[in-house]
Amino acid sequence: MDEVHIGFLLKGIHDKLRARADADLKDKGLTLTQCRVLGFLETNGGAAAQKEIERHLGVSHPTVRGIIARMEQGGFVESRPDAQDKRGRQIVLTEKAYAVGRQLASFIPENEARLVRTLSDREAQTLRTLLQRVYDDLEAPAKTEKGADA
Amino acid sequence: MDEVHIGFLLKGIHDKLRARADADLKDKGLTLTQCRVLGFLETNGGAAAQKEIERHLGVSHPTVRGIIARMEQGGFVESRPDAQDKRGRQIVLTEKAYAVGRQLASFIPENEARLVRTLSDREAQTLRTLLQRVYDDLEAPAKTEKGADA
DNA sequence: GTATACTATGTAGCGTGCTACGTTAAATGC
DNA sequence: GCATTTAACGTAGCACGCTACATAGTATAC
Repeated sequence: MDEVHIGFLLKGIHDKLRARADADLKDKGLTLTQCRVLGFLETNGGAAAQKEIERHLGVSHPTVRGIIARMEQGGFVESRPDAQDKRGRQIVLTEKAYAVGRQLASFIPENEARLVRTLSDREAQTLRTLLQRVYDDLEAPAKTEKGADA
Repeated sequence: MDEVHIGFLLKGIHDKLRARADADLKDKGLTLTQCRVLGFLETNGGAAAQKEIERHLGVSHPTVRGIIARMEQGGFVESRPDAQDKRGRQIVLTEKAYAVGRQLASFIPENEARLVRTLSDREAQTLRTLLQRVYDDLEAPAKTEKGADA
């Protein structure tokens, strides 16, 4: 009868996914979010401005600030003021982070595969496409239901 | 080229959905999660054990404890020990909660509709079905990739 | 060059998740 | 009946989201 809300499913999946990933990463001293930051920095040449991390994760700057502070405490990154733009702050990977990163290269893909293990390749692709459309719509909050803008 | 991870999309959608809903509910003094609890209690005859709320939300008991404590502070629920089972605690809706509940009856469905507004009915149904399968698989962590159990 | 606006970061305070550990009451074994 | 196990709840402490507000540096207007 009454269908489960998509929003509720989304939340449930995300909660469990994160809890499981965080548990898997615990012995490395990292969390799933921190792992994403580490991966981003690696593909970005080992350093990035705090602002770039903020854009990549799609979260607010105080959230990034907290994540970086904890990663710094864990010895995974160092942060130093940007010489060019004194407002900015460069976040740089440490050697320790590179070492752990090598062990973690397959972690995100494996997690992803495990998430959709009950779906066929075709179904997983469909799911990705539908989610992408929902996401893109949320990203562009300018136009409301009524269509046009000012 | 490289495809966006489903887990990442899920997180992004959930974050934005919650932030938007919480902002919409702010003037009522409620959050999305609290609104879900309110709705659950309404359909449950106005009261439930803390444990039942925990099962409904699919979160840990300390999390429920915090949510109920804040709802109690807001005057939406009262909690009293269960006469039958003295371990238990009954959470009961207040008159204020019923009044707000009447104004909020359409909130969750509207939010749900807004979430999938770019999808056709058929696509939304497909999305729901796929998410449900992923969710159900996560709910049953007994069997690993290798299939059988002991 | 100075006033204004914008941009990047910092801090405070809160809501909602979690695990780990403790307490009390009920159920179960014997 | 009494010991053990299980179940429900409580507290502490942490991670990560957010908004609101503050600060400092850059860019723009004039």
